[in-house]
Amino acid sequence: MRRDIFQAIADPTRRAILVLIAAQAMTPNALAEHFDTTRQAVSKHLKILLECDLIRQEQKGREIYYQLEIDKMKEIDKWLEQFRQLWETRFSQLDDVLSNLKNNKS
Amino acid sequence: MRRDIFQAIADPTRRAILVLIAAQAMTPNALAEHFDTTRQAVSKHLKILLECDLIRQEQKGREIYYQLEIDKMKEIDKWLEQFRQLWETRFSQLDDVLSNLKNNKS
DNA sequence: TATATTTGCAACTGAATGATTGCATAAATA
DNA sequence: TATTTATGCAATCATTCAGTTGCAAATATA
Repeated sequence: MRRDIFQAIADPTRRAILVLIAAQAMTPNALAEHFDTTRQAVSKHLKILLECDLIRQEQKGREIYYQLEIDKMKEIDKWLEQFRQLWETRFSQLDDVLSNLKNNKS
Repeated sequence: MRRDIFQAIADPTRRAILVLIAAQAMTPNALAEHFDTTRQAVSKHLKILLECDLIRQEQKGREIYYQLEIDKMKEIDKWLEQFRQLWETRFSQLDDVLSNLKNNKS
């Protein structure tokens, strides 16, 4: 069972979930209302997102709020980094770009 | 048959192919040498990458060189944009970000 | 011209994926 | 306490996916 962030964001419903909870932590039921599938289907998506640490849960009574694990999203950005250099250095500001990358590296 | 960039980069072999040809245009045979699978498997990955415009081909005699379509890679970056705001605005611009996300709900 | 090389396409296979239905558990509420 | 609500887990199913093998077409080379 492959379970990494790239496989996680391959599904459009999971991408939509990430966008929704980026704005506000939500329960599975609340999320399910935004989609045309069953609550269980949404729960399975949440489980996948949990397993690759893209979200975390917080129990509040019998409700469970899911919220974005923003640091994990950065890993996608990190992978894109190598390509971003390609399209940014088209405009002959190579030195500036490189030094920016170095300074923002944390 | 879903065929979008997110599904395309979900496969680790395809991600490796993208990294390889980002450095230099390559033929299917040359690419296959870098992996532990058959040439046909690599060709199928190339076909998928082609279909979502992440790469393009250039015929040279009987050889076909595949190269990165860097503009298409930007679309991933574009999707990340909404989240990048979250991790870049460290100081008290949270309200702006949240309202932006809500308004861009599509 | 005959042969080797490079490639794409088709058929097949086992595994993974997304979704559904049914059920169990725990917490809130009447 | 009895019922409703929120959730997770298991079993099942149809579809998709990644990989393989075999073959055909086109180009290069002997």
